[in-house]
Amino acid sequence: MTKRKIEIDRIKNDEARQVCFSKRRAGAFKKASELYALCGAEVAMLVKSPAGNFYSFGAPSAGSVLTRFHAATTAGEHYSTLLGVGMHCDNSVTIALHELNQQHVELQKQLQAQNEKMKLLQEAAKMESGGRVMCLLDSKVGDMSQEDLEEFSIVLGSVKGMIRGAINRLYQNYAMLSNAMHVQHSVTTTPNQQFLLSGEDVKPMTHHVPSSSYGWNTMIDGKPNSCDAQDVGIMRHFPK
Amino acid sequence: MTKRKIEIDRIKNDEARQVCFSKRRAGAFKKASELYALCGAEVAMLVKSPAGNFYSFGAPSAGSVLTRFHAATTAGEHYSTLLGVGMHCDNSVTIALHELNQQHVELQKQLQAQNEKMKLLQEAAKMESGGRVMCLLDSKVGDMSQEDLEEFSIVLGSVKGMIRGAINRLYQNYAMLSNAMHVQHSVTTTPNQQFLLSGEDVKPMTHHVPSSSYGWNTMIDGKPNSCDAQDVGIMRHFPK
DNA sequence: AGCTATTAATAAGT
DNA sequence: TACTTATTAATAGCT
Repeated sequence: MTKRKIEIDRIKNDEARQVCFSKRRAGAFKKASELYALCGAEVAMLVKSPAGNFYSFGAPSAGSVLTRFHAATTAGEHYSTLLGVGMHCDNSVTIALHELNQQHVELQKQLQAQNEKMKLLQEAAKMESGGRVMCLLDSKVGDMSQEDLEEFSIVLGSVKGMIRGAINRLYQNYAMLSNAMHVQHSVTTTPNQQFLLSGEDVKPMTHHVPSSSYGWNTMIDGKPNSCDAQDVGIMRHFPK
Repeated sequence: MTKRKIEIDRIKNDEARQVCFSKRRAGAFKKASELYALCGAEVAMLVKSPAGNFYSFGAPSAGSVLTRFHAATTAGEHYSTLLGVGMHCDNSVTIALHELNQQHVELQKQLQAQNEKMKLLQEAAKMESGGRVMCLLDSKVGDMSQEDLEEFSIVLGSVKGMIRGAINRLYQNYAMLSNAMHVQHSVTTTPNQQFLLSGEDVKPMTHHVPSSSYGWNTMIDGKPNSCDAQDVGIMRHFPK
């Protein structure tokens, strides 16, 4: 549709196809967002790239909550999540369900495992003077602001800073989730792999998301590229 | 986008908005189909009109997607009963969603439980840091699972690494639970009726859009009605 | 990632 | 709801 008219048929050149995909995915999501903005229609769109990556757009969606949640999920250097909007079902949705389902099964397994580890950690933290314990920290975690914690952990680069910041952030995000639970609806599905952090770092969960024109947030290669005060939709990417 | 430039903002006039919706829905579906045709991306798009009607588009056709879905869902015992229906996608997906929902309800409960534990952990951390130190665990080897033992053995001698691992797992847990929660919520917020469409209630879209010109398939009474060689997509309308 | 020459989408009008 | 047309919007091919 441009410098030359093209046939709507599979683009054979790999690179060209990838480029086209990126452009058109953005265009399609924009169209979807406009459908919502102009007509008030709820829209959910799921796209799985030829490479296997998952993208989605949804409107309306959990604006502020998702923005925060978005920040949280990107902490693992990957973005996740998917659209809002009441879902209905058609064959096409099975694409999404397929992904959802796979994760779900996996989630259950991991949840169980996590429960055990969580318990371990909890107990360990409590019995501070146990056996070969390690003691760190000497100030009050509770009195520090989020910013302070982050800066502190960065500057210190020590275990104690890291632990302090990480725990605090975890706690804060759990708190946010609690709030979120009572408000917004959105579907999220994430390949488990993306949460498998390197093991080296606990990354900060705060990210600010700028705004501008369409009313959705987008993630492009890890960078938030978001829009509009209406904070209406979400566009996401699910890397493998 | 045309005779006059328009602001992307809600169209106030009811009739104009409806007209716009019809045109743009068709346009958006076409974009979606092209994304599939050109790039081979799988696409699912759901639209709920301001009037409450449901429309959907999906590519590739139900067959292949359903097949994959079936394979995936029947893998786990939880889903063994999901797609017994086979042919009837809507039903299958309905059932699947119901299952997913049930499980996510459960996951949500567990998330809350985890949240409580998290708070405990946080409290413990606060108290200790306030007192002087925050102490972290060390291994009560006897109490550890095989998995933990293996991991701990790797980082043996590096308490720092061990803690990082623990915190990372906490984070992972948080992220996964977050996702689980969101999935659950979205599914729950969908009115049941929307899923419970019988085959006869499903009207083909052929009257509205000449699928042959776009290369998608329409579904008529559950059967694919392919309009071109590509066997590309499905576009549907779900009247109230 | 940007930049145009073109084609495609579509707001109004009928 | 359908067709026409004047414009704007999207984007294919290049860099």
